[in-house]
Amino acid sequence: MPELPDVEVFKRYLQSTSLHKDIEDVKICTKNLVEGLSSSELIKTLKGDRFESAARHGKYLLAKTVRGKHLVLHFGMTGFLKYFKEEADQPSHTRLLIRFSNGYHLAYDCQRKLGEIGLADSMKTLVKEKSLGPDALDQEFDQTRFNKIFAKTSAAVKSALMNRKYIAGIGNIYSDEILFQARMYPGMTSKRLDGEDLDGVYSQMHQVLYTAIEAGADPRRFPSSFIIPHRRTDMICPRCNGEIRKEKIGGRSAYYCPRCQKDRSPD
DNA sequence: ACATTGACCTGAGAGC
DNA sequence: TGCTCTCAGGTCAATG
Repeated sequence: MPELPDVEVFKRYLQSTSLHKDIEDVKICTKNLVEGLSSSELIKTLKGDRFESAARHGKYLLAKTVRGKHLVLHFGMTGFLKYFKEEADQPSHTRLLIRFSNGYHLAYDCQRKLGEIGLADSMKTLVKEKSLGPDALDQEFDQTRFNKIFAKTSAAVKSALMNRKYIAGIGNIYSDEILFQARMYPGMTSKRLDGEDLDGVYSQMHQVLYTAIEAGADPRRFPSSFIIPHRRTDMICPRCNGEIRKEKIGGRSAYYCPRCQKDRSPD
């Protein structure tokens, strides 16, 4: 689930539900997801404070408190947030539970425990500490900077898009969608792409991510031109009706249309 | 130095 | 039904 569009949706969710409320209690249900400090330190830090704003970089979500601390949340492969009142509505793999003074709770659920909970001094610190590249939708991440990344790596274009040291926020699903929309074979060697190729991938990166955010990162609301909903269903290309192919590229399953996304690599 | 692989977790779904 | 196997939208340490 959680790639850039999903985390952006979580951020907005947190902003609309959990800001400016006293944090009465904090429970860490799974200790080994907490990184860089002890559970008790984290609890002590948050208790009695309140969130005043939220920010995102790549797949990381930060919630800033009035006292100037930043709760860091990473969602791994299965994480999500839920704001609720009744006990019965608590999600089944809650790893962190925050109770507010209005009686409502914010749960961080992460079934597969591949997520992370922590604290940071600022977004800048976090980005440095995790060696993250620019957020895919950062205004200052322009075409020139984008092109430089691809010019100097011999990795497949899909792997380069997904490498968080190069660009933060793009994972397996959205890299496939971006390359489908750009009509580019995911296994193309990055440094072999010409200017026109890179223009296409760069603009589709924005197009796809913004479109997904607008749809609430819910594949059921994606435009019919998107390939994502087809990978789990009919495996039919929404553009040419040809068959979608699945192939391991850079260790991950890539779904693409061999007719619309031709491999131009020399064999 | 850089790219690729395996390991980390847990659960759903396929195949027998 | 129940077992085993494979795979999943992420990341990092180990490996070549």
